[in-house]
Amino acid sequence: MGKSRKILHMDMDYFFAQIEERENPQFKGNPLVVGADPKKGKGRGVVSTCNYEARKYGIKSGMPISRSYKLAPEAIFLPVNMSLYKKVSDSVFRVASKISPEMEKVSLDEAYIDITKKVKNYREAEGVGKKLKREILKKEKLTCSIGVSKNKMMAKIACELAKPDGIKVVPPGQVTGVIDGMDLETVPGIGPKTKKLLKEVLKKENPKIKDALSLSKEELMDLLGKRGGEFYHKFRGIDDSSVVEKRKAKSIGKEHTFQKDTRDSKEIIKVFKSLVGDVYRQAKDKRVKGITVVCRYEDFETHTKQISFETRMRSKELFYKKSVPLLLKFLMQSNKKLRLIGFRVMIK
DNA sequence: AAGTTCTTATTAC
DNA sequence: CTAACGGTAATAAGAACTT
Repeated sequence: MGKSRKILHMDMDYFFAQIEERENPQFKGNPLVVGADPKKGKGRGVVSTCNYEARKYGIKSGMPISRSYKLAPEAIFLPVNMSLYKKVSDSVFRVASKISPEMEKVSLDEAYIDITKKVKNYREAEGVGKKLKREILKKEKLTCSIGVSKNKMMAKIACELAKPDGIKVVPPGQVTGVIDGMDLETVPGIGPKTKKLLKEVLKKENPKIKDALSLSKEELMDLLGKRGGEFYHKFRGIDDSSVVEKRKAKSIGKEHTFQKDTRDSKEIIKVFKSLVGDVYRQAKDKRVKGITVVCRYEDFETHTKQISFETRMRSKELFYKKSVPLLLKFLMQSNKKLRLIGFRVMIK
Protein backbone atom coordinates (compact mmCIF):
# COMPACT_ATOMS: atom_id res chain seq x y z
CA MET A 1 0.00 0.00 0.00
CA GLY A 2 1.08 3.55 -0.57
CA LYS A 3 3.41 2.21 -3.23
CA SER A 4 1.77 3.91 -6.15
CA ARG A 5 2.31 7.51 -7.19
CA LYS A 6 -0.55 10.00 -7.02
CA ILE A 7 -0.62 12.09 -10.17
CA LEU A 8 -3.14 14.86 -10.74
CA HIS A 9 -4.02 16.21 -14.17
CA MET A 10 -5.69 19.62 -14.34
CA ASP A 11 -7.32 20.86 -17.53
CA MET A 12 -9.22 24.13 -17.79
CA ASP A 13 -12.70 23.75 -19.33
CA TYR A 14 -12.95 25.19 -22.90
CA PHE A 15 -10.30 27.63 -21.72
CA PHE A 16 -10.18 30.51 -24.24
CA ALA A 17 -13.94 30.53 -24.71
CA GLN A 18 -14.60 30.34 -20.99
CA ILE A 19 -12.39 33.39 -20.42
CA GLU A 20 -14.32 35.28 -23.10
CA GLU A 21 -17.61 34.33 -21.41
CA ARG A 22 -16.26 35.60 -18.13
CA GLU A 23 -15.27 38.91 -19.72
CA ASN A 24 -18.59 39.22 -21.58
CA PRO A 25 -21.31 37.49 -19.56
CA GLN A 26 -23.88 38.26 -22.25
CA PHE A 27 -22.19 35.57 -24.39
CA LYS A 28 -23.12 32.84 -21.92
CA GLY A 29 -25.69 30.42 -23.25
CA ASN A 30 -24.88 31.26 -26.89
CA PRO A 31 -22.58 29.34 -29.20
CA LEU A 32 -19.14 30.96 -29.01
CA VAL A 33 -16.12 30.19 -31.20
CA VAL A 34 -12.63 31.55 -30.54
CA GLY A 35 -10.28 31.31 -33.50
CA ALA A 36 -9.55 32.69 -36.95
CA ASP A 37 -11.77 35.23 -38.67
CA PRO A 38 -14.48 33.26 -40.54
CA LYS A 39 -14.96 36.04 -43.17
CA LYS A 40 -18.38 34.79 -44.26
CA GLY A 41 -17.09 31.24 -44.50
CA LYS A 42 -13.96 32.13 -46.46
CA GLY A 43 -11.42 32.41 -43.63
CA ARG A 44 -8.32 30.20 -43.68
CA GLY A 45 -7.65 29.47 -40.03
CA VAL A 46 -9.10 26.96 -37.59
CA VAL A 47 -11.18 26.89 -34.43
CA SER A 48 -9.00 27.36 -31.40
CA THR A 49 -11.63 26.67 -28.72
CA CYS A 50 -15.40 26.78 -28.54
CA ASN A 51 -17.92 26.54 -25.74
CA TYR A 52 -20.33 23.66 -25.20
CA GLU A 53 -23.23 25.40 -26.96
CA ALA A 54 -21.09 25.58 -30.12
CA ARG A 55 -20.19 21.90 -29.75
CA LYS A 56 -23.87 21.05 -30.06
CA TYR A 57 -23.56 22.16 -33.70
CA GLY A 58 -20.66 19.78 -34.25
CA ILE A 59 -17.98 22.45 -33.91
CA LYS A 60 -14.66 21.30 -32.41
CA SER A 61 -11.12 22.55 -31.77
CA GLY A 62 -8.87 22.30 -34.80
CA MET A 63 -11.74 22.34 -37.28
CA PRO A 64 -11.40 24.73 -40.26
CA ILE A 65 -13.09 27.96 -39.29
CA SER A 66 -14.89 27.99 -42.65
CA ARG A 67 -16.58 24.74 -41.75
CA SER A 68 -17.59 25.93 -38.30
CA TYR A 69 -19.15 28.98 -39.94
CA LYS A 70 -21.26 26.76 -42.18
CA LEU A 71 -22.36 24.72 -39.17
CA ALA A 72 -23.38 27.79 -37.15
CA PRO A 73 -23.23 31.13 -38.95
CA GLU A 74 -25.19 32.67 -36.09
CA ALA A 75 -22.49 31.80 -33.54
CA ILE A 76 -20.35 34.49 -31.94
CA PHE A 77 -16.87 34.40 -33.50
CA LEU A 78 -14.04 36.02 -31.56
CA PRO A 79 -10.34 36.43 -32.39
CA VAL A 80 -7.70 34.83 -30.18
CA ASN A 81 -6.63 37.26 -27.46
CA MET A 82 -3.50 35.38 -26.50
CA SER A 83 -1.98 37.96 -24.15
CA LEU A 84 -5.11 37.84 -22.00
CA TYR A 85 -5.19 34.02 -21.95
CA LYS A 86 -1.50 33.97 -21.06
CA LYS A 87 -2.08 36.28 -18.10
CA VAL A 88 -4.97 34.13 -16.83
CA SER A 89 -2.90 31.00 -17.38
CA ASP A 90 -0.02 32.36 -15.28
CA SER A 91 -2.44 33.12 -12.49
CA VAL A 92 -4.03 29.65 -12.63
CA PHE A 93 -0.63 27.98 -12.52
CA ARG A 94 0.43 30.14 -9.59
CA VAL A 95 -2.55 28.74 -7.70
CA ALA A 96 -1.86 25.19 -8.87
CA SER A 97 1.80 25.25 -7.95
CA LYS A 98 0.86 25.85 -4.33
CA ILE A 99 -0.52 22.31 -4.28
CA SER A 100 2.98 21.07 -5.06
CA PRO A 101 5.95 22.55 -6.89
CA GLU A 102 6.28 19.26 -8.77
CA MET A 103 4.17 20.58 -11.62
CA GLU A 104 4.56 20.05 -15.37
CA LYS A 105 2.83 22.54 -17.64
CA VAL A 106 1.62 20.93 -20.83
CA SER A 107 0.08 24.02 -22.40
CA LEU A 108 -1.60 27.25 -21.29
CA ASP A 109 -4.50 25.31 -19.83
CA GLU A 110 -3.16 21.94 -18.73
CA ALA A 111 -0.72 20.63 -16.15
CA TYR A 112 0.29 17.49 -14.29
CA ILE A 113 1.05 17.70 -10.58
CA ASP A 114 2.80 14.94 -8.67
CA ILE A 115 1.16 14.87 -5.23
CA THR A 116 2.68 11.57 -4.08
CA LYS A 117 4.50 13.29 -1.24
CA LYS A 118 1.49 15.36 -0.24
CA VAL A 119 -1.12 12.65 0.34
CA LYS A 120 -1.35 9.20 1.87
CA ASN A 121 -4.12 7.75 -0.26
CA TYR A 122 -6.56 8.41 -3.10
CA ARG A 123 -9.23 9.70 -0.75
CA GLU A 124 -6.89 12.49 0.31
CA ALA A 125 -5.87 13.00 -3.31
CA GLU A 126 -9.48 13.64 -4.22
CA GLY A 127 -9.64 16.24 -1.45
CA VAL A 128 -6.60 18.00 -2.89
CA GLY A 129 -8.18 18.01 -6.33
CA LYS A 130 -11.42 19.49 -5.03
CA LYS A 131 -9.49 22.13 -3.14
CA LEU A 132 -7.61 23.10 -6.29
CA LYS A 133 -10.86 23.42 -8.22
CA ARG A 134 -12.26 25.69 -5.49
CA GLU A 135 -9.16 27.87 -5.40
CA ILE A 136 -9.02 28.35 -9.17
CA LEU A 137 -12.71 29.22 -9.21
CA LYS A 138 -12.21 31.71 -6.38
CA LYS A 139 -9.16 33.35 -7.93
CA GLU A 140 -10.14 33.44 -11.59
CA LYS A 141 -13.85 32.59 -11.68
CA LEU A 142 -13.13 29.73 -14.06
CA THR A 143 -13.88 26.01 -13.88
CA CYS A 144 -11.53 23.18 -14.64
CA SER A 145 -11.61 19.40 -14.59
CA ILE A 146 -9.29 17.14 -12.68
CA GLY A 147 -8.19 13.54 -13.01
CA VAL A 148 -6.18 11.65 -10.42
CA SER A 149 -4.53 8.28 -10.84
CA LYS A 150 -1.25 6.39 -10.53
CA ASN A 151 0.41 7.86 -13.63
CA LYS A 152 0.19 10.68 -16.14
CA MET A 153 -1.67 8.74 -18.81
CA MET A 154 -4.38 7.54 -16.42
CA ALA A 155 -4.70 10.95 -14.78
CA LYS A 156 -5.29 12.49 -18.19
CA ILE A 157 -7.84 9.87 -19.15
CA ALA A 158 -9.60 10.33 -15.80
CA CYS A 159 -9.67 14.08 -16.39
CA GLU A 160 -11.26 13.55 -19.79
CA LEU A 161 -14.01 11.52 -18.09
CA ALA A 162 -14.56 14.28 -15.54
CA LYS A 163 -15.20 17.05 -18.07
CA PRO A 164 -16.66 19.55 -17.73
CA ASP A 165 -16.21 20.95 -14.23
CA GLY A 166 -15.66 17.57 -12.62
CA ILE A 167 -13.15 15.44 -10.81
CA LYS A 168 -12.48 11.74 -11.26
CA VAL A 169 -10.19 9.52 -9.25
CA VAL A 170 -9.07 6.21 -10.72
CA PRO A 171 -7.28 4.17 -8.04
CA PRO A 172 -4.83 1.51 -9.25
CA GLY A 173 -7.32 -1.32 -8.86
CA GLN A 174 -9.73 0.32 -11.30
CA VAL A 175 -7.26 1.21 -14.04
CA THR A 176 -7.83 -1.83 -16.25
CA GLY A 177 -11.58 -1.72 -15.89
CA VAL A 178 -11.65 1.94 -16.89
CA ILE A 179 -9.57 1.69 -20.06
CA ASP A 180 -10.42 -1.79 -21.37
CA GLY A 181 -13.46 -0.70 -23.34
CA MET A 182 -12.00 2.55 -24.58
CA ASP A 183 -11.01 3.49 -28.09
CA LEU A 184 -7.35 3.06 -29.11
CA GLU A 185 -7.04 6.80 -29.70
CA THR A 186 -7.62 7.33 -25.99
CA VAL A 187 -3.97 6.38 -25.52
CA PRO A 188 -1.83 9.50 -25.87
CA GLY A 189 0.38 9.18 -28.93
CA ILE A 190 -2.14 7.12 -30.92
CA GLY A 191 -3.68 9.31 -33.61
CA PRO A 192 -5.55 8.48 -36.81
CA LYS A 193 -2.54 6.96 -38.62
CA THR A 194 -1.45 4.68 -35.81
CA LYS A 195 -5.03 3.66 -35.16
CA LYS A 196 -5.40 2.63 -38.79
CA LEU A 197 -2.30 0.44 -38.62
CA LEU A 198 -3.53 -1.23 -35.45
CA LYS A 199 -6.98 -1.70 -36.94
CA GLU A 200 -5.44 -3.56 -39.88
CA VAL A 201 -3.28 -5.77 -37.73
CA LEU A 202 -6.16 -6.58 -35.37
CA LYS A 203 -8.53 -7.15 -38.31
CA LYS A 204 -11.29 -5.35 -36.45
CA GLU A 205 -13.44 -2.43 -37.51
CA ASN A 206 -13.62 -0.76 -34.14
CA PRO A 207 -10.94 -2.21 -31.88
CA LYS A 208 -10.81 -1.30 -28.20
CA ILE A 209 -7.88 -1.27 -25.84
CA LYS A 210 -8.74 -4.76 -24.60
CA ASP A 211 -8.45 -6.07 -28.17
CA ALA A 212 -4.94 -4.68 -28.43
CA LEU A 213 -3.86 -6.72 -25.40
CA SER A 214 -3.48 -9.69 -27.76
CA LEU A 215 -0.48 -8.02 -29.44
CA SER A 216 2.94 -8.89 -28.05
CA LYS A 217 5.52 -6.24 -27.35
CA GLU A 218 7.60 -7.58 -30.26
CA GLU A 219 4.70 -7.38 -32.69
CA LEU A 220 3.99 -3.81 -31.63
CA MET A 221 7.62 -2.81 -31.97
CA ASP A 222 7.85 -4.36 -35.42
CA LEU A 223 4.78 -2.40 -36.47
CA LEU A 224 5.37 0.91 -34.68
CA GLY A 225 9.03 0.98 -33.67
CA LYS A 226 10.05 2.38 -30.33
CA ARG A 227 6.61 3.80 -29.69
CA GLY A 228 5.12 0.35 -30.08
CA GLY A 229 6.93 -0.83 -26.99
CA GLU A 230 5.49 2.08 -25.03
CA PHE A 231 1.99 1.38 -26.26
CA TYR A 232 2.31 -2.23 -25.05
CA HIS A 233 2.58 -0.88 -21.51
CA LYS A 234 0.07 1.92 -21.99
CA PHE A 235 -2.59 -0.58 -23.13
CA ARG A 236 -2.07 -2.15 -19.69
CA GLY A 237 -2.39 1.16 -17.88
CA ILE A 238 1.36 1.42 -17.26
CA ASP A 239 3.18 4.72 -17.80
CA ASP A 240 6.38 5.36 -15.87
CA SER A 241 7.08 8.80 -17.34
CA SER A 242 7.76 11.35 -14.64
CA VAL A 243 6.36 14.78 -14.01
CA VAL A 244 9.02 17.14 -15.38
CA GLU A 245 8.99 20.65 -13.95
CA LYS A 246 11.02 22.64 -16.45
CA ARG A 247 11.29 21.52 -20.03
CA LYS A 248 13.54 23.81 -21.98
CA ALA A 249 12.72 24.64 -25.55
CA LYS A 250 14.75 22.83 -28.20
CA SER A 251 13.58 25.04 -31.02
CA ILE A 252 11.83 28.35 -31.59
CA GLY A 253 10.05 29.18 -34.81
CA LYS A 254 7.36 31.15 -36.54
CA GLU A 255 5.14 30.40 -39.52
CA HIS A 256 2.79 32.42 -41.65
CA THR A 257 -0.04 31.42 -43.95
CA PHE A 258 -0.76 33.97 -46.67
CA GLN A 259 -4.25 35.39 -47.11
CA LYS A 260 -3.95 34.21 -50.70
CA ASP A 261 -1.43 31.79 -52.15
CA THR A 262 1.35 33.75 -53.83
CA ARG A 263 4.60 33.68 -55.81
CA ASP A 264 5.30 37.39 -55.37
CA SER A 265 8.88 37.17 -54.14
CA LYS A 266 8.81 40.77 -52.88
CA GLU A 267 5.92 39.98 -50.57
CA ILE A 268 7.26 36.57 -49.63
CA ILE A 269 10.63 37.95 -48.59
CA LYS A 270 9.05 40.83 -46.71
CA VAL A 271 6.93 38.43 -44.65
CA PHE A 272 9.84 36.05 -44.21
CA LYS A 273 12.09 38.77 -42.83
CA SER A 274 9.47 39.69 -40.28
CA LEU A 275 9.26 36.03 -39.23
CA VAL A 276 13.03 35.91 -38.79
CA GLY A 277 12.83 39.16 -36.83
CA ASP A 278 10.20 37.71 -34.49
CA VAL A 279 12.22 34.56 -33.93
CA TYR A 280 15.32 36.65 -33.34
CA ARG A 281 13.54 38.58 -30.60
CA GLN A 282 12.62 35.34 -28.82
CA ALA A 283 15.88 33.51 -29.36
CA LYS A 284 18.23 36.44 -28.86
CA ASP A 285 21.52 35.38 -27.23
CA LYS A 286 20.58 31.70 -27.36
CA ARG A 287 23.10 29.18 -28.63
CA VAL A 288 21.86 28.13 -32.03
CA LYS A 289 22.59 24.74 -33.62
CA GLY A 290 20.94 25.40 -36.96
CA ILE A 291 17.95 26.71 -38.85
CA THR A 292 14.99 25.25 -40.72
CA VAL A 293 12.96 26.95 -43.44
CA VAL A 294 9.49 25.57 -44.16
CA CYS A 295 7.31 26.03 -47.19
CA ARG A 296 3.84 24.74 -47.94
CA TYR A 297 2.68 24.94 -51.54
CA GLU A 298 -0.87 25.71 -52.62
CA ASP A 299 -1.65 21.97 -52.81
CA PHE A 300 -0.60 21.55 -49.17
CA GLU A 301 2.62 19.71 -50.00
CA THR A 302 5.04 20.76 -47.28
CA HIS A 303 8.84 20.79 -47.43
CA THR A 304 11.68 21.83 -45.18
CA LYS A 305 15.27 22.83 -45.77
CA GLN A 306 17.72 22.87 -42.95
CA ILE A 307 21.29 23.98 -42.27
CA SER A 308 23.37 23.15 -39.21
CA PHE A 309 25.87 25.61 -37.79
CA GLU A 310 26.74 26.75 -34.31
CA THR A 311 26.56 30.35 -33.28
CA ARG A 312 25.05 32.66 -30.72
CA MET A 313 22.06 34.58 -32.00
CA ARG A 314 23.45 38.10 -31.93
CA SER A 315 22.17 39.75 -35.09
CA LYS A 316 19.49 38.99 -37.62
CA GLU A 317 21.76 39.49 -40.61
CA LEU A 318 23.54 36.13 -40.49
CA PHE A 319 20.17 34.42 -40.29
CA TYR A 320 18.79 36.28 -43.28
CA LYS A 321 21.90 35.44 -45.25
CA LYS A 322 21.62 31.74 -44.44
CA SER A 323 17.85 31.36 -44.73
CA VAL A 324 16.68 33.55 -47.63
CA PRO A 325 18.50 31.43 -50.23
CA LEU A 326 16.77 28.33 -48.86
CA LEU A 327 13.44 30.08 -49.21
CA LEU A 328 14.22 31.11 -52.80
CA LYS A 329 15.05 27.50 -53.66
CA PHE A 330 11.45 26.60 -52.92
CA LEU A 331 10.32 29.14 -55.49
CA MET A 332 12.82 27.83 -58.03
CA GLN A 333 12.06 24.18 -57.45
CA SER A 334 8.42 24.49 -58.39
CA ASN A 335 5.99 26.76 -60.19
CA LYS A 336 3.35 26.28 -57.54
CA LYS A 337 2.19 29.17 -55.44
CA LEU A 338 3.16 29.27 -51.79
CA ARG A 339 0.58 28.94 -49.06
CA LEU A 340 2.82 29.07 -45.99
CA ILE A 341 6.38 29.91 -45.08
CA GLY A 342 8.21 29.47 -41.80
CA PHE A 343 11.51 29.90 -40.04
CA ARG A 344 12.82 28.00 -37.03
CA VAL A 345 16.07 27.90 -35.06
CA MET A 346 17.28 24.79 -33.28
CA ILE A 347 18.80 25.74 -29.96
CA LYS A 348 21.07 24.45 -27.17
C1' DA B 1 30.98 1.68 -41.05
C1' DA B 2 29.88 5.16 -38.20
C1' DG B 3 28.52 9.58 -37.23
C1' DT B 4 26.12 13.67 -38.61
C1' DT B 5 22.81 16.20 -41.16
C1' DC B 6 18.63 16.64 -43.64
C1' DT B 7 13.78 15.48 -44.62
C1' DT B 8 9.39 13.68 -43.73
C1' DA B 9 5.68 11.83 -40.89
C1' DT B 10 2.98 11.84 -36.88
C1' DT B 11 1.13 13.66 -32.79
C1' DA B 12 -0.62 17.12 -29.33
C1' DC B 13 -2.60 21.31 -27.75
C1' DC C 1 -19.55 17.84 -55.19
C1' DT C 2 -15.47 17.57 -52.47
C1' DA C 3 -12.63 19.81 -49.81
C1' DA C 4 -12.15 22.53 -46.12
C1' DC C 5 -7.05 22.51 -42.42
C1' DG C 6 -3.16 27.63 -37.82
C1' DG C 7 0.68 27.93 -35.37
C1' DT C 8 4.12 25.93 -32.37
C1' DA C 9 6.75 22.26 -30.84
C1' DA C 10 8.50 17.44 -29.90
C1' DT C 11 9.93 13.00 -31.39
C1' DA C 12 11.04 9.20 -34.34
C1' DA C 13 12.63 7.04 -38.48
C1' DG C 14 15.06 6.75 -42.54
C1' DA C 15 17.70 8.80 -46.35
C1' DA C 16 21.61 11.28 -47.68
C1' DC C 17 25.90 12.92 -46.95
C1' DT C 18 30.71 13.04 -44.57
C1' DT C 19 34.48 11.33 -42.43
